[in-house]
Amino acid sequence: MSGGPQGDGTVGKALAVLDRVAAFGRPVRFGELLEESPFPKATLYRFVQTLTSQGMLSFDPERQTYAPGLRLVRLAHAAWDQSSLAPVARPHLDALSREIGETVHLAQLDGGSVLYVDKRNAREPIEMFSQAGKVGPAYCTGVGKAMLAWVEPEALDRVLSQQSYHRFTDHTLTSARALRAELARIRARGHAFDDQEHEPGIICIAVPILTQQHRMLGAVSVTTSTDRGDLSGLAGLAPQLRATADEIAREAQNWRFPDQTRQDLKRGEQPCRA
Amino acid sequence: MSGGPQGDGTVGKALAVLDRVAAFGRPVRFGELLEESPFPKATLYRFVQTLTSQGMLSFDPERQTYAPGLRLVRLAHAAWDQSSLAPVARPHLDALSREIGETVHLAQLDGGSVLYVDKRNAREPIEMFSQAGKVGPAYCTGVGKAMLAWVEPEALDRVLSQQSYHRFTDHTLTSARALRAELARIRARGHAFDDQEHEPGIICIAVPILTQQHRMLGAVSVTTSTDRGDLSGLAGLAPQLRATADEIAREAQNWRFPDQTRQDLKRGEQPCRA
DNA sequence: GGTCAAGTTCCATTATTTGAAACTTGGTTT
DNA sequence: AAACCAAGTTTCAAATAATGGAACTTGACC
Repeated sequence: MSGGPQGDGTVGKALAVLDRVAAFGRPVRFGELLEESPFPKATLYRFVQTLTSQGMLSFDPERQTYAPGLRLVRLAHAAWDQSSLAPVARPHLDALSREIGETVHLAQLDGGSVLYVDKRNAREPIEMFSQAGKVGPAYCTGVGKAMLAWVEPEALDRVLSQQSYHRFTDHTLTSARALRAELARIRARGHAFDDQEHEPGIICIAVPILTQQHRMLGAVSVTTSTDRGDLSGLAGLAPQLRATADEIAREAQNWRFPDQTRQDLKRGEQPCRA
Repeated sequence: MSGGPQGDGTVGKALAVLDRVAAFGRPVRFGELLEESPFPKATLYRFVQTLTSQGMLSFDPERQTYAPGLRLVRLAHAAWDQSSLAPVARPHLDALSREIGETVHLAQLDGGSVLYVDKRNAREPIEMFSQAGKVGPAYCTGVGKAMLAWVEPEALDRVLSQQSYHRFTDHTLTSARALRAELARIRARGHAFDDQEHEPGIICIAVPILTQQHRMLGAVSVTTSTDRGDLSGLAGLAPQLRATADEIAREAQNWRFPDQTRQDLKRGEQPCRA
C-alpha cells in the first residue's frame, strides 16, 4: 500500500537497478554498478542479466557496458500518449507557439521534479527527446514553481523537502522558506516567473493547468532571453497563456483526467462532461 | 541464458504485464487485463499494484484504469540518449532535412520491428513522441527493408518469421519468399524503396547505416508522396542519403558502437578510433 | 434490501530469489 | 612462459518471496 520506491519485492529491486543505470548518464560497467549497489555481486549480476535479456538494458559486448535499452523507448511512447497531457495539449501548444513565436514548454510534476512532456521552438526544428522526457528542478523553473504553488498543502511539505536548492545563479531561491513566500506571491498573481533562476539570461512566464476543482495537472510556459525580452513583456502574455492552460484543462478533464471524486458526484455537483 | 521474452522469473512476468497494458493503446481496466492474462486474479493484481507503486503504470482512480506511467518517459529519455543513434545522428539529419526539404526518418531494428528514433519534418514543427518511439512493420517500410537486407543470414530467418505480412496495400510484399527476393535487389542496389507498400500514396527511399565492418546499425530515409514526387526523383537523392548514413556510421563507431570484436583486434586489423 | 459483478485480501503451499564461495577468463607483471 | 590479478560468471543449500484458491468487500443496479 505504501508507495515505497524500493519496497515492492523483486520487481522493485530490479527497477531500482534500472534507475541506477539510467542515472549514470553514460554506458556503465558492471563493476561500477556493483560499487554503489546494496546487492551482492551474484544478485546484482542476475538483475542485470534479466534486464538485458528483457531489452530494458542494452549491453555493449565490446566495452562491456550497460545502458538503458530501446524497449523503454517503445514503452515510453505509449506512456506519453496515454498518461501525459501532451496529446491533448498539442493543438493548443501549436496555436500558442504560432501566436507568440517563442519557446513553449508543457510540463508535469513527477516525484518532486519537473518532467517536460512537450516543447515548441519558434524557428528551428524542435529538439526531440532531448527535451521531451527531460527532467529539471522544480524550485527554480517557471513551470516548477507554477505547479508547486497549487500542490495541496499536505503534499507540499514532502515535495519541498525533495528539492536540492542548489544555487544555479544569483537569483536562485535556495531555501524552502524563500520558496514558500514566492509560491504565495504566485498563487496571488496566478502565474509564475523565472527571473534567471536556473540559467543566466533565461527568463520565462508559466501558468498552471488547473481543473475546475483546482486540481493541478501541469503547467505551460513561454521562455525568452534577456536579450530579446523582459519580465514585463512576458507578463503581457499571461492572458494568452491562461487561455491555453484553461483549454487544455477542459479537454483533459473530459478525456483523460476526470477529477470528480465519487463524493463530489454524490454531493450533486454538476458532472464535467460537456 | 536464452533471451526468451518471458523466461526471466518474476521481473520478466511483470514486464510482460507492462507490455500488455502498453499494447492496449488506451487506459485499461483490471478485468480486461485479467481476461487475456495467463495469471490468476490475485497474481495479476499484485503485479499491477507493484508496477503502479513503482510509477511504471499510472492508475486513474476515477475510472479505475491503468496506463503506462510517466517513469517510463524519464527512463526512455536516458535510453534514447545513450542507446540510440539519435544523438549522434542529429546534426546530420538536420543537414539532410535542410538540403532536401522532405520528411526524414532515423530508425533502428528492435525485435523484428522498426523503431523510429528520430524524425525531421520540413515545414511544420515536428510531431514529437508521436513519432519518436513509434514502432512500425519492417517488411513493408523503406527503413525496415533497408535494415533487413543487411541482417546477418543466421539472424535473418528468425526476423523474417516474426513479420506479419499483412497486406496494407496492393503493393505490399506478403511472403518471406517475395521479401527475400526484394532484399537481394536492395543489397545489389545499396538502397531500398517503399513504393506505397505501407500506405497508398506514400513513397520513400532508405539507406542502411553500416559500419566499416558492414555491421548494420540502423537506417535513414526520405519520404514523400506520389503527388509531389516519384521513385526516380527519390533515387536521385541516394548519394546524399548514402553520405549522411556514412557520416553517422563513422561517428557512431567512434563514440558508441565500436564493433571490432576481440578477435578482430587480435588479428591485427586496424582499430577504428580516429 | 437483495443480487451481482468487479475488485481486494488472506494464508498455507510452492517455487524463486539469495549470496558466500568457488571458478573462469583475459590481461598484466615477474 | 608461468604466476598473478582483477573482473566477470556459475553453483547450490538456505532464506525469502511469489503463488493462487477461496473468502471477503465494495458499489452499482435492480
